[in-house]
Amino acid sequence: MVRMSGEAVPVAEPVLTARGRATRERIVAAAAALIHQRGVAGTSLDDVRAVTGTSKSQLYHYFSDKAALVGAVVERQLQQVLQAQQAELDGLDSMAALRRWRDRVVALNRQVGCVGGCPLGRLASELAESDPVARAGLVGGFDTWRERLTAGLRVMQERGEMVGDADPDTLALGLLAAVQGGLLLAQTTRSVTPLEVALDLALAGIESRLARGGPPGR
Amino acid sequence: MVRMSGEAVPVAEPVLTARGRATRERIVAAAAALIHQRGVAGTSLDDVRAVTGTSKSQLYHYFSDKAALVGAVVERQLQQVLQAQQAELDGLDSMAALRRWRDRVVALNRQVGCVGGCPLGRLASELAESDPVARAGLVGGFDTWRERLTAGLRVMQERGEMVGDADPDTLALGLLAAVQGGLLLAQTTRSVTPLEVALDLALAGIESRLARGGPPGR
DNA sequence: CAGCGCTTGGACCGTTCGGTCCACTCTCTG
DNA sequence: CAGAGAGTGGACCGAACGGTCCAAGCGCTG
Repeated sequence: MVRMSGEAVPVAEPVLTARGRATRERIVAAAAALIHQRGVAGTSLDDVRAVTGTSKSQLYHYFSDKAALVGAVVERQLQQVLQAQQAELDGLDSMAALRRWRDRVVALNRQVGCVGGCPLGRLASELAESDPVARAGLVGGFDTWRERLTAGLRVMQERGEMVGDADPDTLALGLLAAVQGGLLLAQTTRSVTPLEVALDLALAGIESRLARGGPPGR
Repeated sequence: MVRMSGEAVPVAEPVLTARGRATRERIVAAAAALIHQRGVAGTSLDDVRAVTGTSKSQLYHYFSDKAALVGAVVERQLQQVLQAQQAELDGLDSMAALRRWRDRVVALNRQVGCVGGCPLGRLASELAESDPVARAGLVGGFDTWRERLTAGLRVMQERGEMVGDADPDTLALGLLAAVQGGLLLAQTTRSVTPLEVALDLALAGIESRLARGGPPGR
Protein backbone atom coordinates (compact mmCIF):
# COMPACT_ATOMS: atom_id res chain seq x y z
CA MET A 1 0.00 0.00 0.00
CA VAL A 2 2.62 2.45 1.05
CA ARG A 3 5.17 3.73 -1.39
CA MET A 4 8.45 3.36 0.43
CA SER A 5 10.59 4.97 -2.17
CA GLY A 6 11.15 8.68 -2.00
CA GLU A 7 13.52 8.60 -4.92
CA ALA A 8 12.86 9.85 -8.40
CA VAL A 9 9.66 8.10 -9.39
CA PRO A 10 9.88 6.97 -13.01
CA VAL A 11 6.84 8.82 -14.23
CA ALA A 12 6.57 8.58 -17.98
CA GLU A 13 6.49 12.28 -18.78
CA PRO A 14 4.84 13.23 -22.05
CA VAL A 15 6.98 15.05 -24.56
CA LEU A 16 6.75 18.79 -24.13
CA THR A 17 7.06 21.35 -26.86
CA ALA A 18 8.41 24.84 -26.19
CA ARG A 19 4.92 26.16 -25.65
CA GLY A 20 4.10 23.30 -23.32
CA ARG A 21 7.18 23.90 -21.23
CA ALA A 22 6.34 27.58 -20.96
CA THR A 23 2.82 26.87 -19.76
CA ARG A 24 4.03 24.29 -17.28
CA GLU A 25 6.60 26.73 -15.97
CA ARG A 26 3.96 29.44 -15.62
CA ILE A 27 1.81 27.09 -13.57
CA VAL A 28 4.61 26.05 -11.25
CA ALA A 29 5.77 29.63 -10.74
CA ALA A 30 2.28 30.83 -9.88
CA ALA A 31 1.61 27.86 -7.63
CA ALA A 32 4.91 28.46 -5.83
CA ALA A 33 4.07 32.09 -5.19
CA LEU A 34 0.54 31.34 -4.01
CA ILE A 35 1.65 28.48 -1.79
CA HIS A 36 4.41 30.61 -0.33
CA GLN A 37 1.93 33.02 1.11
CA ARG A 38 -1.21 30.93 1.56
CA GLY A 39 0.17 27.46 2.18
CA VAL A 40 -0.60 24.28 0.28
CA ALA A 41 -4.03 23.70 1.79
CA GLY A 42 -4.85 27.38 1.39
CA THR A 43 -4.13 27.35 -2.31
CA SER A 44 -6.76 25.82 -4.55
CA LEU A 45 -6.21 24.71 -8.10
CA ASP A 46 -8.78 27.28 -9.11
CA ASP A 47 -6.57 29.96 -7.58
CA VAL A 48 -3.68 28.75 -9.70
CA ARG A 49 -5.97 28.61 -12.69
CA ALA A 50 -7.12 32.17 -12.19
CA VAL A 51 -3.62 33.60 -11.83
CA THR A 52 -2.15 31.75 -14.77
CA GLY A 53 -5.17 32.08 -17.02
CA THR A 54 -5.19 28.38 -17.68
CA SER A 55 -7.93 25.80 -17.66
CA LYS A 56 -8.51 22.83 -15.45
CA SER A 57 -7.52 20.42 -18.14
CA GLN A 58 -4.15 22.11 -18.53
CA LEU A 59 -3.35 21.63 -14.87
CA TYR A 60 -4.13 17.95 -15.17
CA HIS A 61 -2.34 17.73 -18.48
CA TYR A 62 0.96 18.68 -16.87
CA PHE A 63 0.45 17.24 -13.40
CA SER A 64 -1.25 14.02 -12.45
CA ASP A 65 -2.77 15.59 -9.34
CA LYS A 66 -2.28 18.36 -6.82
CA ALA A 67 0.44 16.42 -5.00
CA ALA A 68 2.48 16.27 -8.20
CA LEU A 69 2.16 20.04 -8.61
CA VAL A 70 3.25 20.52 -5.01
CA GLY A 71 6.21 18.28 -5.69
CA ALA A 72 7.25 20.49 -8.58
CA VAL A 73 6.86 23.52 -6.33
CA VAL A 74 9.14 21.96 -3.70
CA GLU A 75 11.79 21.39 -6.35
CA ARG A 76 11.44 24.90 -7.68
CA GLN A 77 11.61 26.58 -4.28
CA LEU A 78 14.79 24.72 -3.46
CA GLN A 79 16.40 25.96 -6.66
CA GLN A 80 15.19 29.50 -5.96
CA VAL A 81 16.52 29.52 -2.41
CA LEU A 82 19.92 28.21 -3.42
CA GLN A 83 20.15 30.53 -6.41
CA ALA A 84 19.32 33.60 -4.35
CA GLN A 85 22.29 32.88 -2.09
CA GLN A 86 24.54 31.40 -4.71
CA ALA A 87 27.19 34.10 -4.78
CA GLU A 88 27.58 34.20 -1.02
CA LEU A 89 27.35 30.41 -0.72
CA ASP A 90 30.12 29.88 -3.26
CA GLY A 91 32.71 31.94 -1.46
CA LEU A 92 32.12 30.68 2.07
CA ASP A 93 35.58 30.30 3.52
CA SER A 94 35.96 32.70 6.42
CA MET A 95 34.02 34.34 9.20
CA ALA A 96 33.83 37.47 7.09
CA ALA A 97 32.30 35.45 4.28
CA LEU A 98 29.84 33.86 6.69
CA ARG A 99 28.78 37.32 7.76
CA ARG A 100 28.28 38.39 4.16
CA TRP A 101 26.05 35.36 3.71
CA ARG A 102 24.19 36.27 6.89
CA ASP A 103 23.63 39.78 5.56
CA ARG A 104 22.36 38.35 2.31
CA VAL A 105 19.81 36.11 4.02
CA VAL A 106 18.63 38.99 6.18
CA ALA A 107 18.39 41.30 3.18
CA LEU A 108 16.35 38.76 1.23
CA ASN A 109 13.90 38.41 4.08
CA ARG A 110 13.63 42.15 4.61
CA GLN A 111 12.99 42.54 0.90
CA VAL A 112 9.79 40.51 1.10
CA GLY A 113 8.67 42.19 4.30
CA CYS A 114 9.21 39.04 6.36
CA VAL A 115 6.20 37.53 4.65
CA GLY A 116 5.95 33.81 4.14
CA GLY A 117 9.09 32.84 6.00
CA CYS A 118 11.33 30.36 4.25
CA PRO A 119 9.54 28.76 1.30
CA LEU A 120 11.09 25.42 2.17
CA GLY A 121 10.37 25.79 5.86
CA ARG A 122 6.76 26.55 5.21
CA LEU A 123 6.40 23.53 2.97
CA ALA A 124 8.19 21.36 5.50
CA SER A 125 5.96 22.42 8.35
CA GLU A 126 2.82 21.75 6.38
CA LEU A 127 3.79 18.60 4.50
CA ALA A 128 6.02 16.73 6.94
CA GLU A 129 3.14 14.83 8.50
CA SER A 130 0.86 14.47 5.52
CA ASP A 131 2.96 13.88 2.42
CA PRO A 132 5.83 11.38 2.81
CA VAL A 133 7.06 11.93 -0.72
CA ALA A 134 7.23 15.68 -0.29
CA ARG A 135 8.90 15.21 3.07
CA ALA A 136 11.61 13.10 1.46
CA GLY A 137 12.13 15.79 -1.13
CA LEU A 138 12.43 18.45 1.54
CA VAL A 139 14.92 16.37 3.52
CA GLY A 140 17.00 16.20 0.38
CA GLY A 141 16.59 19.92 -0.18
CA PHE A 142 17.66 20.86 3.31
CA ASP A 143 20.56 18.47 2.94
CA THR A 144 21.93 20.03 -0.22
CA TRP A 145 21.52 23.45 1.36
CA ARG A 146 23.40 22.30 4.43
CA GLU A 147 26.03 20.70 2.23
CA ARG A 148 26.72 24.07 0.64
CA LEU A 149 27.32 25.51 4.09
CA THR A 150 29.40 22.52 5.11
CA ALA A 151 31.68 22.97 2.12
CA GLY A 152 32.61 26.47 3.22
CA LEU A 153 33.17 25.48 6.81
CA ARG A 154 35.33 22.59 5.69
CA VAL A 155 37.62 24.97 3.87
CA MET A 156 38.04 26.89 7.09
CA GLN A 157 38.81 23.68 8.93
CA GLU A 158 41.36 22.50 6.40
CA ARG A 159 43.06 25.84 6.70
CA GLY A 160 43.51 25.00 10.34
CA GLU A 161 41.25 27.82 11.48
CA MET A 162 39.05 25.51 13.48
CA VAL A 163 39.57 23.52 16.62
CA GLY A 164 39.80 19.80 16.01
CA ASP A 165 36.54 18.67 17.48
CA ALA A 166 34.44 21.06 15.43
CA ASP A 167 32.56 19.12 12.77
CA PRO A 168 31.65 21.23 9.72
CA ASP A 169 28.59 19.10 9.06
CA THR A 170 27.27 19.70 12.55
CA LEU A 171 27.99 23.41 12.51
CA ALA A 172 26.28 23.77 9.14
CA LEU A 173 23.21 21.95 10.41
CA GLY A 174 23.04 24.28 13.39
CA LEU A 175 23.40 27.24 11.11
CA LEU A 176 20.56 26.02 8.91
CA ALA A 177 18.37 25.53 11.96
CA ALA A 178 19.13 29.10 13.01
CA VAL A 179 18.01 30.32 9.59
CA GLN A 180 14.77 28.38 9.79
CA GLY A 181 13.96 29.39 13.34
CA GLY A 182 14.91 32.97 12.70
CA LEU A 183 12.73 33.12 9.59
CA LEU A 184 9.77 31.59 11.38
CA LEU A 185 9.95 34.14 14.19
CA ALA A 186 10.58 36.91 11.69
CA GLN A 187 7.47 35.87 9.79
CA THR A 188 5.42 35.75 12.97
CA THR A 189 6.61 39.07 14.39
CA ARG A 190 6.94 40.76 11.02
CA SER A 191 10.43 41.90 11.93
CA VAL A 192 13.82 40.79 10.66
CA THR A 193 15.30 41.13 14.14
CA PRO A 194 14.76 37.51 15.19
CA LEU A 195 16.50 36.35 12.04
CA GLU A 196 19.46 38.65 12.63
CA VAL A 197 19.72 37.61 16.24
CA ALA A 198 19.43 33.91 15.49
CA LEU A 199 22.14 34.05 12.84
CA ASP A 200 24.44 36.17 14.98
CA LEU A 201 24.13 33.76 17.88
CA ALA A 202 24.88 30.77 15.67
CA LEU A 203 27.80 32.62 14.12
CA ALA A 204 29.10 33.39 17.60
CA GLY A 205 28.87 29.69 18.37
CA ILE A 206 30.91 28.91 15.28
CA GLU A 207 33.44 31.60 16.01
CA SER A 208 33.97 30.16 19.46
CA ARG A 209 35.10 27.02 17.66
CA LEU A 210 37.72 28.88 15.69
CA ALA A 211 41.34 28.19 16.51
CA ARG A 212 42.74 31.60 17.26
CA GLY A 213 45.64 30.76 19.46
CA GLY A 214 43.31 29.16 21.96
CA PRO A 215 39.54 29.07 21.80
CA PRO A 216 37.48 29.98 24.86
CA GLY A 217 36.48 27.26 27.24
CA ARG A 218 38.63 24.78 29.00
CA MET B 1 -13.71 45.72 6.94
CA VAL B 2 -10.39 44.91 8.52
CA ARG B 3 -10.19 44.40 12.25
CA MET B 4 -7.15 46.37 13.30
CA SER B 5 -7.22 45.33 16.92
CA GLY B 6 -5.32 42.25 17.93
CA GLU B 7 -6.07 42.76 21.60
CA ALA B 8 -8.37 40.67 23.72
CA VAL B 9 -11.72 41.01 22.04
CA PRO B 10 -14.46 41.42 24.65
CA VAL B 11 -16.58 38.49 23.57
CA ALA B 12 -19.53 38.05 25.92
CA GLU B 13 -18.96 34.45 26.96
CA PRO B 14 -22.03 32.54 28.09
CA VAL B 15 -21.97 31.18 31.61
CA LEU B 16 -20.67 27.64 31.68
CA THR B 17 -21.67 24.93 34.09
CA ALA B 18 -19.24 22.21 35.15
CA ARG B 19 -20.49 19.94 32.43
CA GLY B 20 -20.22 22.68 29.87
CA ARG B 21 -16.66 23.45 30.85
CA ALA B 22 -15.74 19.78 30.60
CA THR B 23 -17.19 19.50 27.10
CA ARG B 24 -15.49 22.66 25.98
CA GLU B 25 -12.19 21.43 27.36
CA ARG B 26 -12.62 18.08 25.60
CA ILE B 27 -13.18 19.89 22.32
CA VAL B 28 -10.14 22.13 22.67
CA ALA B 29 -7.91 19.23 23.72
CA ALA B 30 -8.97 17.10 20.77
CA ALA B 31 -8.67 19.99 18.35
CA ALA B 32 -5.20 20.79 19.65
CA ALA B 33 -4.05 17.22 19.16
CA LEU B 34 -5.53 16.96 15.68
CA ILE B 35 -4.18 20.32 14.59
CA HIS B 36 -0.77 19.47 15.97
CA GLN B 37 -0.41 16.62 13.53
CA ARG B 38 -2.63 17.61 10.63
CA GLY B 39 -2.49 21.38 10.74
CA VAL B 40 -5.39 23.82 10.93
CA ALA B 41 -6.54 23.44 7.35
CA GLY B 42 -6.10 19.69 7.56
CA THR B 43 -8.38 19.39 10.53
CA SER B 44 -12.10 19.62 9.85
CA LEU B 45 -14.74 20.31 12.45
CA ASP B 46 -16.19 16.92 11.61
CA ASP B 47 -12.87 15.37 12.63
CA VAL B 48 -13.09 17.11 15.98
CA ARG B 49 -16.70 16.07 16.26
CA ALA B 50 -15.85 12.42 15.62
CA VAL B 51 -13.01 12.29 18.15
CA THR B 52 -14.91 14.05 20.92
CA GLY B 53 -18.26 12.44 20.24
CA THR B 54 -19.96 15.80 20.12
CA SER B 55 -22.43 17.33 17.72
CA LYS B 56 -22.14 20.23 15.37
CA SER B 57 -24.29 22.43 17.54
CA GLN B 58 -22.00 21.87 20.52
CA LEU B 59 -19.00 23.11 18.59
CA TYR B 60 -20.87 26.25 17.64
CA HIS B 61 -22.29 26.58 21.12
CA TYR B 62 -18.83 26.98 22.64
CA PHE B 63 -17.07 28.67 19.74
CA SER B 64 -18.45 31.26 17.38
CA ASP B 65 -16.59 29.75 14.43
CA LYS B 66 -13.53 27.71 13.53
CA ALA B 67 -11.22 30.69 14.02
CA ALA B 68 -12.39 31.00 17.62
CA LEU B 69 -11.64 27.34 18.23
CA VAL B 70 -8.21 27.78 16.71
CA GLY B 71 -7.68 30.74 19.00
CA ALA B 72 -8.44 28.57 22.01
CA VAL B 73 -6.02 25.97 20.68
CA VAL B 74 -3.27 28.58 20.37
CA GLU B 75 -3.80 29.58 23.98
CA ARG B 76 -3.83 25.99 25.14
CA GLN B 77 -0.68 24.99 23.26
CA LEU B 78 1.20 27.91 24.76
CA GLN B 79 0.22 26.78 28.25
CA GLN B 80 1.19 23.20 27.42
CA VAL B 81 4.58 24.16 26.06
CA LEU B 82 5.44 26.35 29.03
CA GLN B 83 4.14 23.83 31.53
CA ALA B 84 6.18 21.00 30.02
CA GLN B 85 9.37 23.01 30.57
CA GLN B 86 8.30 24.73 33.76
CA ALA B 87 10.73 23.06 36.15
CA GLU B 88 13.76 23.68 33.93
CA LEU B 89 12.58 27.15 33.01
CA ASP B 90 12.20 28.18 36.64
CA GLY B 91 15.74 27.38 37.63
CA LEU B 92 17.55 28.91 34.68
CA ASP B 93 20.56 30.63 36.21
CA SER B 94 23.70 28.96 34.90
CA MET B 95 25.12 27.22 31.85
CA ALA B 96 24.50 23.92 33.60
CA ALA B 97 20.85 24.86 34.05
CA LEU B 98 20.62 25.90 30.39
CA ARG B 99 21.93 22.49 29.43
CA ARG B 100 19.34 20.80 31.64
CA TRP B 101 16.69 22.81 29.85
CA ARG B 102 18.20 21.83 26.51
CA ASP B 103 18.05 18.17 27.51
CA ARG B 104 14.44 18.59 28.54
CA VAL B 105 13.43 20.10 25.20
CA VAL B 106 15.25 17.35 23.33
CA ALA B 107 13.67 14.66 25.49
CA LEU B 108 10.20 16.06 24.92
CA ASN B 109 10.70 16.00 21.18
CA ARG B 110 12.16 12.51 21.22
CA GLN B 111 9.19 11.37 23.26
CA VAL B 112 6.76 12.24 20.49
CA GLY B 113 8.99 10.80 17.77
CA CYS B 114 9.79 14.22 16.35
CA VAL B 115 6.23 14.36 15.04
CA GLY B 116 4.47 17.67 14.63
CA GLY B 117 7.38 19.89 15.53
CA CYS B 118 6.63 22.68 17.95
CA PRO B 119 2.87 23.14 18.38
CA LEU B 120 3.34 26.89 18.43
CA GLY B 121 5.73 26.85 15.50
CA ARG B 122 3.36 24.86 13.41
CA LEU B 123 0.51 27.22 14.16
CA ALA B 124 2.71 30.22 13.47
CA SER B 125 3.81 28.93 10.12
CA GLU B 126 0.26 28.22 9.03
CA LEU B 127 -1.56 31.19 10.51
CA ALA B 128 0.94 34.03 10.23
CA GLU B 129 -0.28 35.09 6.81
CA SER B 130 -3.94 34.22 7.07
CA ASP B 131 -5.15 34.99 10.57
CA PRO B 132 -3.97 38.32 12.03
CA VAL B 133 -5.66 37.68 15.37
CA ALA B 134 -3.99 34.30 15.78
CA ARG B 135 -0.70 35.81 14.68
CA ALA B 136 -0.94 38.42 17.42
CA GLY B 137 -1.64 35.69 19.95
CA LEU B 138 1.37 33.73 18.78
CA VAL B 139 3.61 36.78 18.95
CA GLY B 140 2.50 37.14 22.56
CA GLY B 141 3.08 33.46 23.17
CA PHE B 142 6.59 33.48 21.80
CA ASP B 143 7.25 36.61 23.79
CA THR B 144 6.28 35.12 27.14
CA TRP B 145 8.32 32.05 26.30
CA ARG B 146 11.30 34.20 25.46
CA GLU B 147 10.73 36.23 28.60
CA ARG B 148 11.10 33.08 30.67
CA LEU B 149 14.46 32.46 29.05
CA THR B 150 15.47 36.08 29.44
CA ALA B 151 14.79 35.96 33.16
CA GLY B 152 17.30 33.16 33.65
CA LEU B 153 19.94 34.82 31.51
CA ARG B 154 19.46 38.06 33.39
CA VAL B 155 20.26 36.30 36.64
CA MET B 156 23.51 35.14 35.09
CA GLN B 157 24.23 38.68 33.96
CA GLU B 158 23.54 40.21 37.34
CA ARG B 159 25.88 37.72 38.90
CA GLY B 160 28.53 39.18 36.66
CA GLU B 161 28.95 36.01 34.68
CA MET B 162 28.35 37.72 31.39
CA VAL B 163 30.30 40.21 29.40
CA GLY B 164 28.77 43.64 29.42
CA ASP B 165 27.51 43.87 25.87
CA ALA B 166 25.54 40.64 26.05
CA ASP B 167 21.83 41.45 26.13
CA PRO B 168 19.76 38.72 27.83
CA ASP B 169 16.74 39.60 25.69
CA THR B 170 18.70 39.14 22.50
CA LEU B 171 20.33 35.91 23.59
CA ALA B 172 16.96 34.51 24.66
CA LEU B 173 15.46 35.37 21.28
CA GLY B 174 18.30 33.61 19.53
CA LEU B 175 17.82 30.60 21.76
CA LEU B 176 14.13 30.48 20.97
CA ALA B 177 14.88 30.67 17.27
CA ALA B 178 17.28 27.76 17.66
CA VAL B 179 14.52 25.74 19.30
CA GLN B 180 12.09 26.51 16.50
CA GLY B 181 14.54 25.84 13.70
CA GLY B 182 15.80 22.71 15.38
CA LEU B 183 12.29 21.39 15.87
CA LEU B 184 11.33 22.11 12.27
CA LEU B 185 14.32 20.22 10.93
CA ALA B 186 13.79 17.45 13.46
CA GLN B 187 10.20 17.12 12.30
CA THR B 188 11.26 17.03 8.67
CA THR B 189 14.10 14.55 9.09
CA ARG B 190 12.39 12.56 11.86
CA SER B 191 15.52 12.79 13.96
CA VAL B 192 16.27 14.75 17.11
CA THR B 193 19.80 15.46 15.92
CA PRO B 194 19.04 18.81 14.27
CA LEU B 195 17.39 19.99 17.48
CA GLU B 196 20.35 18.91 19.60
CA VAL B 197 22.80 20.51 17.22
CA ALA B 198 20.86 23.76 16.96
CA LEU B 199 20.59 24.12 20.72
CA ASP B 200 24.23 23.23 21.28
CA LEU B 201 25.36 25.81 18.76
CA ALA B 202 23.21 28.51 20.33
CA LEU B 203 24.43 27.51 23.77
CA ALA B 204 28.01 27.76 22.52
CA GLY B 205 27.22 31.23 21.29
CA ILE B 206 25.91 32.19 24.71
CA GLU B 207 28.85 30.62 26.48
CA SER B 208 31.21 32.66 24.35
CA ARG B 209 29.54 35.69 25.87
CA LEU B 210 30.30 34.56 29.39
CA ALA B 211 32.86 36.46 31.37
CA ARG B 212 36.12 34.57 31.08
CA GLY B 213 37.67 33.11 34.19
CA GLY B 214 34.33 32.31 35.72
CA PRO B 215 32.30 34.25 38.22
CA PRO B 216 34.08 35.76 41.20
CA GLY B 217 33.82 33.84 44.44
CA ARG B 218 32.72 30.67 42.80
C1' DC C 1 -42.52 20.20 40.44
C1' DA C 2 -42.46 23.64 37.26
C1' DG C 3 -39.97 26.51 34.53
C1' DC C 4 -35.82 28.49 32.68
C1' DG C 5 -31.69 28.21 30.38
C1' DC C 6 -27.54 25.67 29.52
C1' DT C 7 -26.72 21.63 26.72
C1' DT C 8 -27.18 18.41 23.02
C1' DG C 9 -28.56 15.92 18.49
C1' DG C 10 -28.60 16.02 13.82
C1' DA C 11 -30.83 17.34 9.51
C1' DC C 12 -29.96 20.67 6.29
C1' DC C 13 -27.68 24.25 3.16
C1' DG C 14 -24.63 26.74 -0.09
C1' DT C 15 -19.99 26.77 -1.41
C1' DT C 16 -15.70 25.09 -2.66
C1' DC C 17 -12.68 21.59 -3.50
C1' DG C 18 -10.00 18.04 -6.30
C1' DG C 19 -10.76 15.52 -10.12
C1' DT C 20 -12.99 13.66 -14.70
C1' DC C 21 -14.38 14.03 -19.31
C1' DC C 22 -15.00 15.32 -23.99
C1' DA C 23 -14.81 18.29 -27.69
C1' DC C 24 -12.15 21.56 -29.85
C1' DT C 25 -7.78 24.13 -31.63
C1' DC C 26 -3.09 24.61 -32.71
C1' DT C 27 1.40 23.17 -34.53
C1' DC C 28 4.67 20.36 -36.32
C1' DT C 29 5.82 16.85 -39.71
C1' DG C 30 5.63 13.41 -43.43
C1' DC D 1 -2.11 19.69 -47.11
C1' DA D 2 -3.61 16.07 -44.27
C1' DG D 3 -3.20 13.65 -40.19
C1' DA D 4 -1.45 12.91 -35.50
C1' DG D 5 -0.61 14.35 -31.27
C1' DA D 6 0.30 18.15 -28.13
C1' DG D 7 -2.32 21.77 -26.13
C1' DT D 8 -6.64 24.03 -24.57
C1' DG D 9 -11.51 25.25 -22.87
C1' DG D 10 -14.95 24.48 -19.77
C1' DA D 11 -19.03 21.88 -18.28
C1' DC D 12 -19.70 18.57 -14.97
C1' DC D 13 -19.39 15.47 -10.74
C1' DG D 14 -19.31 13.63 -5.94
C1' DA D 15 -17.39 14.56 -1.65
C1' DA D 16 -16.20 17.40 2.03
C1' DC D 17 -16.26 21.65 4.08
C1' DG D 18 -17.92 25.52 7.43
C1' DG D 19 -21.94 27.09 9.06
C1' DT D 20 -27.25 27.43 10.24
C1' DC D 21 -31.33 26.00 12.43
C1' DC D 22 -34.75 23.94 15.26
C1' DA D 23 -36.34 20.76 18.41
C1' DA D 24 -35.50 18.02 22.05
C1' DG D 25 -32.75 16.81 26.61
C1' DC D 26 -30.95 17.87 31.06
C1' DG D 27 -30.07 19.98 35.56
C1' DC D 28 -30.39 23.65 38.62
C1' DT D 29 -33.22 26.87 41.30
C1' DG D 30 -37.46 29.12 43.05
